[in-house]
Amino acid sequence: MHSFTEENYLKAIYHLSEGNLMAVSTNQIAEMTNTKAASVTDMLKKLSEKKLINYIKYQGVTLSNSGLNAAVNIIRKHRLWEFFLVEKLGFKWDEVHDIAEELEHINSATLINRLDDFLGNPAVDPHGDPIPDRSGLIKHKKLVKVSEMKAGEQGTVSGVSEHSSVFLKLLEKLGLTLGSKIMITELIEFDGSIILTINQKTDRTISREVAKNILVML
Amino acid sequence: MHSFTEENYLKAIYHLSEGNLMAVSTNQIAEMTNTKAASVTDMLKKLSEKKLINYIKYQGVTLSNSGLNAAVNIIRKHRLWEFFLVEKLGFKWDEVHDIAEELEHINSATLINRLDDFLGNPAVDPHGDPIPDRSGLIKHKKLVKVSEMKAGEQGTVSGVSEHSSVFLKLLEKLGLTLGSKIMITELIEFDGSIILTINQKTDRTISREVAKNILVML
DNA sequence: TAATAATTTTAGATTAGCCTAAATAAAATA
DNA sequence: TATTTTATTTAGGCTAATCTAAAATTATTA
Repeated sequence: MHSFTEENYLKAIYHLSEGNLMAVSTNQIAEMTNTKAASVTDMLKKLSEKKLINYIKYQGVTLSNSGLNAAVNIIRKHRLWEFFLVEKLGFKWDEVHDIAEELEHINSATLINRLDDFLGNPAVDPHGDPIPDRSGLIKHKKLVKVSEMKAGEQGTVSGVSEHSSVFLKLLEKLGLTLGSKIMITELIEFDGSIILTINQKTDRTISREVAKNILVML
Repeated sequence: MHSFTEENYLKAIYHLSEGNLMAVSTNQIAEMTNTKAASVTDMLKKLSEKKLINYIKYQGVTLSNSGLNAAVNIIRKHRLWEFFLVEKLGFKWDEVHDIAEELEHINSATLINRLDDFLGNPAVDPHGDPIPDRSGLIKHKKLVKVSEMKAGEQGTVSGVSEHSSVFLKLLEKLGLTLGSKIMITELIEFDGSIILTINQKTDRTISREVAKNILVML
């Protein structure tokens, strides 16, 4: 198997290339893994030799098939553990990330598949992110940023693109959790902030910055 | 916190000194941790500097208070995870050791205390070993080896002192699991093997070697 | 108790993952 | 396009945990 550290690099590359599909740069990886560019170069050489990535000097990096496979598997584990922590152990959605970051490296296919069954094969984790199934398949839902919605539009909060505790706690305070039905009441031209109605009851104003990180199913 | 490796050394010292209360030797630790004596010496110096052990060159080693504390905590985690794997995920008692060996190093007091509550604060793990409570207290039951019982004596199988999969699978096959009521039917003088009656139904013969590793509550 | 055997420690190397500083390549801009 | 800036890589080192081989200590036994 791959080392703890190798797994973290693969995960970082996966997250950075999601959406873009572009090659990921050394500096991006360094930032995400809290290391220096020189250390990243070292590791890229190693991952490249193991055929987990496609790496050309100075040209950035993409995951190979086996690298992608490994990355998705780690993400599957991370999200299943997060689900477990919230649903079974009563953690809040802003408390689980760091613990799942450790649990995701536990190495046993049997364990994770049994956990999956025990949890009822959930489709999404507590932040609305899809959980890859045991074959590595991810069911991406088409989600829209609140910041891209028009006045009058409605939708259901189904995900977030920022996972920090500060942000999640804010949403909690605003009453914006997964499943909340929202309607765009007004778009403030001045600073791009948005007034929305939650569950046809409460009115709240959120900044454009916050709106960008809330994902909605229309 | 302590490194993964430091934790494994502390655990090894704990297990080796349990019962004996004697100082543990470098070679014993090397054997238990699958390393060489020279590596152990290096680590003992390190643990000693951290005041986790009492170490005098050539004289063996004992755990200090803080070392004992750390060791018991790891054992608490190991046993709670084993309980989880068997009771919630349907693993068999001979399958859980290696996975728990990884899970025991996950670092979160909140996690382990919530897991404890989720599991109903179990007193013993799937092998009958006592689970330390959150303050580190261990309720040792007075258990007797089957090899020390006399003909006619009865008891309940309550633990094992050998945790290998081979051994546990054998017990399974013999119908000797935790909670089985046994009675010593006959002691065979020739080789020390023992004939016993399980749950007042089945008669089985076990070798002295097996009998030594089954623990019974009288 | 002196010699031998066994155990433990020291000395010196190795590997993974990280670092800083310097060199090189690519991108941006004048 | 030449120059400057930025990004990336190389070179050389560091630390934790391991190893082998040799030296030192303790234990055993003749």
